Amino acid sequence: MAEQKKTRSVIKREAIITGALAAFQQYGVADSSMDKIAELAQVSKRTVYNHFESKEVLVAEIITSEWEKRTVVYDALYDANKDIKSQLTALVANEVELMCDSAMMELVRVAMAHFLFAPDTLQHQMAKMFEQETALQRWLKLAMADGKLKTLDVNFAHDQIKGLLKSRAFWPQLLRQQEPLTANEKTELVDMTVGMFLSYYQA
Amino acid sequence: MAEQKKTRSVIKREAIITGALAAFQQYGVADSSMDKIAELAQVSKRTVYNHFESKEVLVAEIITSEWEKRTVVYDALYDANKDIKSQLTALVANEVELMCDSAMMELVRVAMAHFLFAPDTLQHQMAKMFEQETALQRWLKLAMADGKLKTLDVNFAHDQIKGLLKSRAFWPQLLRQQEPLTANEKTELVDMTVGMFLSYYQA
DNA sequence: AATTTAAACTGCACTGTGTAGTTTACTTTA
DNA sequence: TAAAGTAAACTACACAGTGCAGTTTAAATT
Repeated sequence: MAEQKKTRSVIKREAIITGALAAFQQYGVADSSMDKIAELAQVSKRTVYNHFESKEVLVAEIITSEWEKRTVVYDALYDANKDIKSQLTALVANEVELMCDSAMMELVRVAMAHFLFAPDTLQHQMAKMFEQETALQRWLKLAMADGKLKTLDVNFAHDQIKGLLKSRAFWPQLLRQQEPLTANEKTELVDMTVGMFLSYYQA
Repeated sequence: MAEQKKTRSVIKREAIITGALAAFQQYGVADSSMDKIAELAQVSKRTVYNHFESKEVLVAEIITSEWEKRTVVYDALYDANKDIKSQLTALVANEVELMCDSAMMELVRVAMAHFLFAPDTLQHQMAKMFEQETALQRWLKLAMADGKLKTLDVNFAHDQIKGLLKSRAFWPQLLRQQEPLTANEKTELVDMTVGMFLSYYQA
C-alpha cells in the first residue's frame, strides 16, 4: 500500500469528511453547522472552506462519495450447473448483509432526510444513487433465460424480493423502530424469502 | 350537518393548518418559517402564535391529527364461508389504495423528514403512528385460526405482504423516483402479491 | 335598529440567537 | 519561503418568539 505519503492536505480533508459524517449522523444535515463540523474534525473552519467551497458542495460530495464507496459489486453470476435454490440463497443473503450494514443505513438516513425536500436538481442526484443494476437482477435474467424460472418481469420480481427483505431488515431499522436483525433472524428471513419466491416462480 | 356556525377562531385555525401543511409539503418542516406559514395562511403571525404556542407544538399537532384523520379503519372481518383468495384480494387492494393516496404520501414524507433525526421523545411519537393493527393483520389471524393458512408468524406474514406492496407502490413514489401507479398496475400488483402469498401459505 | 362589549385578529417593531461565509493577522510545515 | 493551516472576530441575514396599539367581528343588550 502507498498510504504513508499522505500530504497534510489529504489528512485534513479526511478529517473533515469524518467529522462531517459524524455530525450528519448525529444531528442530520440541516442541524450540522459548519462550526460544529470543523470542531468535530479538529480543524479550523477556514480549512473546511479551503477544501469545500460551500456547505452544499461539502454535503453533496460526501454523500455521493460515501455512497459509491459502499455499493461494491458482488458478482456471483448464474451457474447453470448449480442448483437454483442455493445460488439464490447466497445472492439474497448478500443483499441482506448490504442493507443491514449500519454505516450504509446511517448514510441512507442522512441522504433521505436531505433529499426528501430538495429541489429537482438534487433529486436527480439521488435518483442516480438508486438506479444501479444489482447482481441479483443480472442473475434473475440469466436464470430465466435458462428456463429455470417462469417467464417474469425481471424488475418486478427483483422489487418483490427487495420488498420482502427491506420490510423486515431495512425500513424498521432506518426509522429506529426495530433493532438490527440478529444472524439467526437474517438467515430465517433469507430462507423464507427464497422459499416464497421460488414457490411461485420456479419453473 | 351543523357546519354553518364556524366561529372566526375556527376558520383561522383551519387556515393556519392548511397553510402550514402546504408549506411543509413544499419546503419540508425545517424550511418552513412561521412567517412563511402565516403568509400562506393569510393570517397574521401573531394569530399563529395565539393558536399554537410554538412551532414544535404546531408541527406535532398538525402531523398527528392529519395522520389520525387518514388512518381510517377498514373493517372487513374474516368470513369462513367466502373463499380465501377473494377476501384477501379485497383487503390487499384496500391496503394499496391507502398507501397510494397522495395526501397520505405527502404526510409521510413530511413526517419522515421531520422525525428522522428527532430526539428520542419525538421518535416515540412517530413510533405510535406506525404501531396500529391493520384489518389485514386481524384477518390473517382469523384465517389461520380457521386452518385455511399454514401456521405462520402473523407479523412476519403481514410484513411480507406490506413489503411486496410498498416496494412498488409506496417507496419509489415517496422518493419521487416513480409516478403513482395506474389502476391497472395496482390490480396487477394486488394479484401478483396475493398469488405469491397464497402459493406459499395456503393450507 | 342602534349600541355596547369582549374576544379574536392585525401589523409592526423589536429582542435574541444561530448560522453561512469572510477577513485578518499569525503560525506551521514541507 | 511559499503554501496551507489556525484562531478569532466580524458581517449580514434569517428565524423564533414577544409586546402592544389599534381594528374587526359577532353576538348580547338596549
